[in-house]
Amino acid sequence: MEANEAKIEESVVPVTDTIGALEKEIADPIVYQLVRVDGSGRLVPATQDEIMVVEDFLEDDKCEPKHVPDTRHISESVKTERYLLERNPFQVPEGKLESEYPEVGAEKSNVLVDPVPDLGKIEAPEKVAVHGLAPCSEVSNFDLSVRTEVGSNPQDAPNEDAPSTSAAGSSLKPDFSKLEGKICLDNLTVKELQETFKAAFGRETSVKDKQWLKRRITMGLTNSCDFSCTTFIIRDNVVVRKGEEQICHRVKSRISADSEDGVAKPDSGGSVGDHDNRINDDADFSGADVSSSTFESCKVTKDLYTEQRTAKRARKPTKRYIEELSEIESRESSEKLSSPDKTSRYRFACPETHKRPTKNVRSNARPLVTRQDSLGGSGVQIPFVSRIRRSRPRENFMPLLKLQPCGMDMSTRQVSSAFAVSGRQEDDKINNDLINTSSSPGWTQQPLIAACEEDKHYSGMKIAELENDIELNDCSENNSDDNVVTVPTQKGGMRRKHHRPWTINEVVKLVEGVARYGAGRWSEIKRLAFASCPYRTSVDLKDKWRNLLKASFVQLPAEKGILNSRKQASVPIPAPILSRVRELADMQGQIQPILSTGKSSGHSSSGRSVHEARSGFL
DNA sequence: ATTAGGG
DNA sequence: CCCTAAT
Repeated sequence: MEANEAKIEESVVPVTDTIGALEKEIADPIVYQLVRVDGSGRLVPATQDEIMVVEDFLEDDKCEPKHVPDTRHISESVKTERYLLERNPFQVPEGKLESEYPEVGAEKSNVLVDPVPDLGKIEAPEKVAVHGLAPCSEVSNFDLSVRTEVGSNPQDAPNEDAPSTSAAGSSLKPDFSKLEGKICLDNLTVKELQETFKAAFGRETSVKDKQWLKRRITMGLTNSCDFSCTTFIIRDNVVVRKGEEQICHRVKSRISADSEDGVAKPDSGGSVGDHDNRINDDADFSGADVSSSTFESCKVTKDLYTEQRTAKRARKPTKRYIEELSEIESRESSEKLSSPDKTSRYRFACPETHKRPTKNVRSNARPLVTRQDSLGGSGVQIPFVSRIRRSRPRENFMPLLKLQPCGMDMSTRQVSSAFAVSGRQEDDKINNDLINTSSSPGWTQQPLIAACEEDKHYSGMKIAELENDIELNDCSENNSDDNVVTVPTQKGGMRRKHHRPWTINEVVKLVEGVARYGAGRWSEIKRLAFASCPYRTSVDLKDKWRNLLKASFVQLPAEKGILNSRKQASVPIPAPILSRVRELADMQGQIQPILSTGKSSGHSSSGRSVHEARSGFL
């Protein structure tokens, strides 16, 4: 990969024949060097993130590092540029070129000097384009300047490797002394790769994935100025001395040259000097002869490209994969290296998540602790990543427990326990409200009422204020980890990452909302009662209501046998609530629109009447 | 944009 | 929950 190394050297050393250089470029393995051009035209090493982006972008265009035509891309704003290039191989280049180069003082832009290692894929045209864009001589020239800049720039270091961020500064210093002689990454065992990794990055890694390691190493070294200072370069996944590399190049050049039948080098003989000049002239970006050489280059590339294609392409690990591994890695290293604080923190975090299984189990049978194994494939557990966080334990749990002792039936008990886990005061308010209102109609909730009686005052006062501010209530769930819940979907809008179990609290709010605004006014309810719950769309409310309704009708009959509810495997919605739901269902059809009618219509009205009335209303 | 309903 | 059709 490290074609660049060779390049640098070249600049110092006599670059004897330009053609050779040119060839070399074509034959060289490719290396990504992502840099950004700042306002003053200076080249700033790209951040790991930027690199990632690019990688991602190029992901599909990669093939094996080996046998990759040494093309060097200089493109800015890779995404668009590249796209353009693919579309318009022969045009985009020139125009863009000028405006983009630093000297021109282009605005901040990303420049990708990129002899791509695993590029050379199906996009032959692209390469072609690239060549057109930057005539080899110029390219290499540019490349050199970049190199130099970067190399001397201290900022280059950080750019080296992302996961290393957490590594202790001390051990960060790479130790290339361990990279003696030539190393073929392909032949190394995982362990050896890890060693190499350590040597290269100065930190340990536990990653077992060869691909990843190799990639990381090559990538890292490529971008490492430390390494740049060594006499090694990376080529085809093999770390070799620069000298050897040169030889390689020469050979390859020759070969390719021959195979090209001279087509590859238009100016082969005469323009040698020309090339040299250009190489030494940073400012020479005139697209003058670009076009001419472009075509030839293209041909070469194309052919080479075709050859390479035969090799099977290795799938690059996805960005996410890398990130995750990195994450794990950094955690590991931080655990080792960092102060005990962190460790202890984790220790606390863990138990906490387990402490509240109740909450998770409640309404939906679904365990929802899933986060724990979100790393899935890798088989690694990431229990304490921020994502898991849940609402804090309820402080006022005791007062609620008071309900338990009062000979409640199971259903009631569930209600209270549900309260307990729902966490937060408003829950109480709401729940109590529910209980009161629902009990008032005089349904089958005697036990509950009784149980709550002594608590009435406690809840009662709140009810008053609550009556008017259902909408003001926050969902107890609307805590921070909600952010993570919604995830962008490639094909469509946002998708919820995990099911968000409805808390009784929410259910209550929904029920109350329906009671107030009527079933069907989902957007209203959403706006007023669930304003604080960004998740829970009106559709969600609707769906939930649908479910509740269904559940209520199913469960109500069974409600006689209170113990029944207990038998339910997932006993989500407390019977009282369901009662209320059904009650509302009835009301929806009749009294809901106009309160006055309330009295006449008994709860006797059956589902059918409900539907009728409802349809009439809606 | 909101709703209703099916998947 | 997601998606779609109908309003």
